[in-house]
Amino acid sequence: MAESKPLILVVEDETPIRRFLKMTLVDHGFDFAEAVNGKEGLMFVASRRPDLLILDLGLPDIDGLTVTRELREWSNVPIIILSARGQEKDKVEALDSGADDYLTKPFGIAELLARIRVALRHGEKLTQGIADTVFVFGEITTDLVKRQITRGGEEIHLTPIEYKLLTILIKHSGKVVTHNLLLKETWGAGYQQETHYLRVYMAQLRRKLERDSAHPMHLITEPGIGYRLRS
Amino acid sequence: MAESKPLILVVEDETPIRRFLKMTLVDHGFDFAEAVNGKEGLMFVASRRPDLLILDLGLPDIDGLTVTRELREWSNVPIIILSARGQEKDKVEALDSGADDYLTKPFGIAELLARIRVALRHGEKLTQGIADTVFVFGEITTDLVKRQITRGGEEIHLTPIEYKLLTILIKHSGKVVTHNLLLKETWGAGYQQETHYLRVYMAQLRRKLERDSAHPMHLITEPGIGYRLRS
DNA sequence: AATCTACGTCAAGATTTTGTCAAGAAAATT
DNA sequence: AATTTTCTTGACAAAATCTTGACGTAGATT
Repeated sequence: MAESKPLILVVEDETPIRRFLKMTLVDHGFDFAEAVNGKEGLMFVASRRPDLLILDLGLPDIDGLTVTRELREWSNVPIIILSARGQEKDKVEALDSGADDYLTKPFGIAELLARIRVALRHGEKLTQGIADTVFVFGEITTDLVKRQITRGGEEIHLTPIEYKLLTILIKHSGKVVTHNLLLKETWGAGYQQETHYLRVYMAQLRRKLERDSAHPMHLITEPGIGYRLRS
Repeated sequence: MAESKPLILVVEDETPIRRFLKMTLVDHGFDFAEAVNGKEGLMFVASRRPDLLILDLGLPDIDGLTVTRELREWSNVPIIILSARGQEKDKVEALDSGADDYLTKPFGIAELLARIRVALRHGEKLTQGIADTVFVFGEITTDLVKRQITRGGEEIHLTPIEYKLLTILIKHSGKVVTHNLLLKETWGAGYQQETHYLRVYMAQLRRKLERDSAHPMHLITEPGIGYRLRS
């Protein structure tokens, strides 16, 4: 990435716009890749790790906002949203979902390019997200893209909160994650005293993931501090 | 910054807008600071290191673009530009000068706040760096990020107080740390006579960390003064 | 040798923190 | 509207940690 041309992935279902973006981007010295729907986009990011994502909000399969949120669970790739809708609440929602910028159609090419440069500037300094979207510990395999957990081939169903907690622990794999952080990330600020929630959910995760939940090998308690994922 | 409120500096010469921003920002849980011209703004950033800069382009002394460029020579504090001019070339120029975002007046409060959150998100991730946090003495390895102690590869479990004491000793590695300081840092003021606590916990640390706890190689007693970590 | 002082050792409660279970409320799905 | 799933909450058990006191040790002082 440092020396070669930055790779930009455009996720856009309308062919004319995609063509136009391709022309413009290639013209200005970027490597171009395209996806016509959300699922394709997610998989592309997982496998090819582009330097920037240009994402249309109105996709045929998954909503652009959902794509953004799912991506943010394991990737820090800069995201610029393109949308026909210019309502303030649309922008706020997109930005709060994890997007880095939001442009309303029609937009100027020069501005788009400038905002791309800004986003790439950020991307350089950012730490990439999780190294691999498939994370393995013990007999457990987690696929962050498919959102699928398996244990010895058997699929394990996790509730949204269980899944969220697990992904946080994976993101900090090996490190101790404080009660505070887990609570804030999962329930939001204002729940930082509810450590009882953590006890209940860690118990459930252990029951689902650990061979012997009374003597966990991976979901480790650090009394007084938090929890830790050991692989 | 991690725990306290983010500090936002507003550089804006028009009093009504400044007042309005102050109200809005304080209302939404930010620390607010202000400067009425570019020179003041630059000096403030240099001395107080705000987490974010909101910068009006039309300043009485230095041009906002110039402020941005000068700032970028020694700081990467996120900058959001506010401007009455919405021409594309103005935006491009500002963004290419080093600004992170550009809003045209009049702007919506909700959008501004959302873009502030984006910028702060970037700022956070920039600083989280590579700090070498592994400290080694003898056969003991301490990783202060993972909060993990190993002895010859074996994981050693420390209780919160044990860990706290050890980190204090590491922070002052080689030097003598007084009873007083250890007690104050660990139990808080008001426990500075309870030196017995230290004896109990230093004994426990030695039992866990030293090869022969009766003849410690690293956790050294300085009679009458305190303790010292020798590596 | 006796005494004193500062520190080390050990272990028994007391206290705090964590784990477990289950029932009812809330939310999502059908 | 009914059903299923998920979340929240409380009571209680279990475990880990902290506090406390009794006693031991070593060296210095008399």
